[in-house]
Amino acid sequence: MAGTRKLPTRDELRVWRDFVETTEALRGSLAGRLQGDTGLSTGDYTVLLALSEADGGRLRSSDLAVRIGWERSRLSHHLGRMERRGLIRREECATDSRGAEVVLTPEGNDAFRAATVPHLRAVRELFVDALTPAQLAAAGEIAAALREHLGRA
Amino acid sequence: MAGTRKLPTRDELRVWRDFVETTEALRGSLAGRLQGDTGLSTGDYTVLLALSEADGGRLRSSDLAVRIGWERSRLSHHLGRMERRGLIRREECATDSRGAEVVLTPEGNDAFRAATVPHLRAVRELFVDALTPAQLAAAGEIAAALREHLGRA
DNA sequence: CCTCCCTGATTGACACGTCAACGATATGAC
DNA sequence: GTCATATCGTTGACGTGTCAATCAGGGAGG
Repeated sequence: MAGTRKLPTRDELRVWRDFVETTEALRGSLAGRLQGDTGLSTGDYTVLLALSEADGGRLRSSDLAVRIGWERSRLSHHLGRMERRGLIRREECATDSRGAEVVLTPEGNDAFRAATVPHLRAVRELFVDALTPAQLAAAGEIAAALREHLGRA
Repeated sequence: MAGTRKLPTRDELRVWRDFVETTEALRGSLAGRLQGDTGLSTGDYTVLLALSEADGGRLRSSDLAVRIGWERSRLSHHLGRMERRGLIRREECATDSRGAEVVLTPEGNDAFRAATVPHLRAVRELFVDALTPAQLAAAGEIAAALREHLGRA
């Protein structure tokens, strides 16, 4: 074998392309539904979900970034857009003057609560209902395997 | 049952989140490698691949858009960026004065040829090698099921 | 106290994607 | 030939994501 790392076969490549294109289309479809039903982007939803689960609907910006797995600059940009729309507010942090606290506004809370059922329904319709129970389980295992492999690289 | 469309269970939702987050991370990882190894984005690669497979390395803009499944405006913006970098050229179309032909430049061809092996290797390492043969097959079936379901909705 | 360094968060520049509007040309009905 | 309509491609506005730079405030060691 002379130490070669082989390239993917034609079939493997086809699976890869199908997989990527389909997951992208799925994500787009979900995002479009969420946007259409509720006026929120998936990013908005992610942020609002984390805030609504937090004590007092408020979190340190950094903690929020960790919880949702975003880079800080991404979060900062996104919070700027959400603040302009009144979904969240930023306050100074009492215990660390560098810090900022992100606070869920009543409007943000309303928007989130109005969005959750339609969003979950869409997840069911577009993802869960598309797969057999065995396929759903396999999807979970595939995700785990990919993630574990990614973690090593 | 009273006609209710149930929401996803906790387990189904967990699979969904794992699946989305992992595929997103995978896509990001691949894109980062391609960018680092070759200076191309995945969009660049897609366009260059289609052009390099076309007769004479040239395609009508609309045909190119259809082949790679992009909206025309997306393609137009992307071609503008690629043209600035000398990867492609736009020429007027002889048979239809509205049209434009996209032409692969020598630089674009070189960039693509230099990119293909590293990119395929990355696909193998990050995707194919992460999965057992059974999981790979399941991934293909899952993609097919999702796509077919999406097509109906 | 005063460096030096680390961390929290923001900013600016830029790539990328979508949507809606637009200008120009083709095309078919008449 | 003329006009309505459809198609081709571009553009502008804006949301989104990454990277590198920046600024301000902690905190440990002298």
